[in-house]
Amino acid sequence: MPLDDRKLDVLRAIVEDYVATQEPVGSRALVERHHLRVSPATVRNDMAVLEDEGYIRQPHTSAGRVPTDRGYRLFVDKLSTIKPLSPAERRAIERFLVGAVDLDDVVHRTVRLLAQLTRQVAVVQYPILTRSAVRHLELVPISTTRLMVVMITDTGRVEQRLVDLPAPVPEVEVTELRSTINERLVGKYLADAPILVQALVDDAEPARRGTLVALASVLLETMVERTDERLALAGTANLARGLFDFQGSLRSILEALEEEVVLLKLIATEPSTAVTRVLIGDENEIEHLRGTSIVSTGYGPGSRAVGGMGVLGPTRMDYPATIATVNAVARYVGELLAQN
Amino acid sequence: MPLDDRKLDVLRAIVEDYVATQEPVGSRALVERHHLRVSPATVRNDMAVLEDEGYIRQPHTSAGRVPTDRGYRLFVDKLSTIKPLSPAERRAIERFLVGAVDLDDVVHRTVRLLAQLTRQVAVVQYPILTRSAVRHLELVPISTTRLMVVMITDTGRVEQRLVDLPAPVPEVEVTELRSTINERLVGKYLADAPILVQALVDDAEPARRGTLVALASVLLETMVERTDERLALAGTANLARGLFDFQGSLRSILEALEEEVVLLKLIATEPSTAVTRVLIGDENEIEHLRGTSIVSTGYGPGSRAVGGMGVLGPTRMDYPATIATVNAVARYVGELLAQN
DNA sequence: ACTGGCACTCGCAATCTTGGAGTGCCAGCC
DNA sequence: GGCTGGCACTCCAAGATTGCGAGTGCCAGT
Repeated sequence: MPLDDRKLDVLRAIVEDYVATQEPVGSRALVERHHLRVSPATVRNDMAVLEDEGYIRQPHTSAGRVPTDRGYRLFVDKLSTIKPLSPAERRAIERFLVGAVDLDDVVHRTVRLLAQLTRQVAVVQYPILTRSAVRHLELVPISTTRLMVVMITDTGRVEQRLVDLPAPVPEVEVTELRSTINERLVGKYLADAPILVQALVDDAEPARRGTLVALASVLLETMVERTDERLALAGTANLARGLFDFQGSLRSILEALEEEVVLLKLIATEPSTAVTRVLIGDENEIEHLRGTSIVSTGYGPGSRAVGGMGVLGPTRMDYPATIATVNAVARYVGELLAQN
Repeated sequence: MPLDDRKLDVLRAIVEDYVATQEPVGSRALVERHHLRVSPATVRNDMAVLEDEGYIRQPHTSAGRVPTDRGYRLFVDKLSTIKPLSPAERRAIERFLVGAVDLDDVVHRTVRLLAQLTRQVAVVQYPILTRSAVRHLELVPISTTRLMVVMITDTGRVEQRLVDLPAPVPEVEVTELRSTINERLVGKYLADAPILVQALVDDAEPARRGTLVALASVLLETMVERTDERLALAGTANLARGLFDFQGSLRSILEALEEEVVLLKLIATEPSTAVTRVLIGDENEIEHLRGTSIVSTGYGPGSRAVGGMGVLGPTRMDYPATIATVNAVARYVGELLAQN
C-alpha cells in the first residue's frame, strides 16, 4: 500500500526528531514540534501503518517510535534534501586544507577535518596508484648493475624501487632509456601500465632486451602490484560520545576500524563515478559494523575518482548534513589535487 | 619508617592479585592465595601501615585494598622481576616480523604485534631522521636547472626533494657533485648534517658555489627540518575491554591518542640509551592520560635508539610481562634494522 | 609480635513502588 | 471515510528499601 503524503511527513518528522534527541518520539511531541495540522490520535494511526510497513518500530510497548534501517533508507532516498553547508563550514574546509605541503599532509588534514565537521569517525583512502597517472619517471644509476626507479604520480605519490640488472649498462644508455620510458609513460594512467610496459619491451632492440625485461618487472611491481592501499583514520574519540547505544559493540567497532582491508572495501569507489553512497545499518556486510551507517564518496582531480573517503557513525546520524559535508570535502580535495 | 620484608611481600601480593582480578583484595584472600605464614589480622595491620605510607588505599570503608600509583611504582622498582617471555611469544615475534618488505611494513607489523602481545594500545615511532645515517645520496638531473635529490638512510627511509639551480649545470658536473657529496656524507649521521653540508659549501670552488648553496639548503631541509615525526598506532580496541575503569575517560584517551605530538613526547627517547621507562598514572603529564600507564623504550640498530615504541594501558597492568614484551620486541626490531 | 574474635561499616544487588509517557481502540463527529 | 477526544492499559525509569556479605579496626589473650 502506498503511503500518502501525511504519512511520509510523519516519517520525516520522526527521523528528524529522533536524530536530534536520540529518544523515541511519541505522537504528542510530534504534533507539537512539527506543525502537523492533525491530532495526536491521527498521527498514532499513521504510525501504526508505518510500523506495519516496517519503517518504524517501538523499542517496547508504550514507548515512542524509532526509525528502522528501512525507515532511514526511505528518508535518505526520498524525504530529505541535502543540507547546504554553513559559511562557517566552508571557511573551515578552506582554512584546514590550505597549506598542506605534501600528499601525506593533505590526507591527514582531510581526515581530521572530516572527523571534526561531522563529529564522527572519518576515513580517507590514499589515492589508488592504478588510477593515478605518471607525472615523471626517473632512472638513477646506483652502480653499473643497479638502478633506482622513482615514479611520481599526478596525485603526488612517490614510489621507488631498486632494479638489479642482468648485465652492466653504461650511463649513456641509462639516459636514453630514461627518455624513452618517459616518452611512453608520462601522462598515462597506471591502470594501462601493463600493456604499455609490455610494448616497451617488445619494441626494444634485442641488445637491450635483457635490461628492459628486468626493468619492466620492477616497473610493473611499482605500478600495479601494490594491493595494500593505505588509509587514514580520525575521530575514533567520537565513538565514545554516543556511548549509549554502541555500548558493548564499541570494542568490535574499534577492531573493525583497525582492519584496513575491511574499511577499504567499504569506502572503495568505482573509478569513473564519484557518487555518494549511504550504507545504513545492516546494509553493510561487515559483521562488526552492523548498526553503524557509512556515508562515502570518491574524490580525485576532475570527475575521476582516485580514492574514497567517508564517515562512519550510528544509524541515527544527521544524514543530510553528513552527506553535504562529505561531498563538500571530497570536492575540495579533488580541486586541490587537480591544481598542483 | 622502612617497610620490613613481610610488608613488602604483602604489597607485592596485593599488586599481583589486583592486576589479576581487578578487584580490591582483602586480607583473608591474600593469606589464602599467597602462602603467607601469618593470619589475616596480621596482614590487616600491615595493610594499615602500607595505607598510611600511601602505597595502597581503600576505595571505600570496608572494601579491600587497591594499589596506589606510589604502590605500583615501588612494585615496579623494587618488588618485581621481569617475566621471561614464553617460547610461544618468542615464536610469535619472529613469525610476525619475518617477511616485512619495507620500513612501512616493519613499523605496521611491529605495532600490531605489540598490541596483540600486550593486549593494550601500542605505539611505534618511525625512525627519527636525524638519528639515522646516510646510506646513499643520489642526484638526478631533471632538466639543466633542476635536480632531484634522493636520500636513503640506514633505517630504510627514503626522502626526495627537488632543487632549482640558479644556473644550468652540465651533466658531467652533476656526476662529480654526486661523488663528492657521497664521499662526504655516506655513513654520517643526519644530526651532523648541518656542519658537514656547510663544510661542503665552504670547500667548493667559487664557480660551483651557487649550485652548492641551492643544493645545500634543500639537503638540509631533507635531512633535518622535518620535525613532524610520524608514528603508528594499534590496539585501541583493547581500551574497550577493561571498560570498567576507563568509563567516561575513554573518550579523552582516544582524543589524546589522535594527537600525535602528545604521544611522541611520551615515547620519545634519548638517542644514546635504550632504557625502558615506565610512567605510572599521574606521573605522566598529559591531562587526558592521567590514570593510564605507559611502558616505553627505544629501538634501533645496535644500541643506538632511532625511535621509540611503547604501550599504554590502565595503571593496573601486568608490568613485569609488559616490560618484558616491549623490550623483546624492541630488541628484535633493532636486529632487523641492523641486518639489512 | 602475632592471633582469634567480635562489632561495625558500607557497597551491591535484588526487590518493590510509583509516576508518567505513550499506546490502542472505540465511539462520536464532520 | 477520515479525523478526534477520551479512556483503559502497558511498561519503563527512577527512586526507595532491604538483606547480605565482604572486609575492616580494635582489643584482649597468648
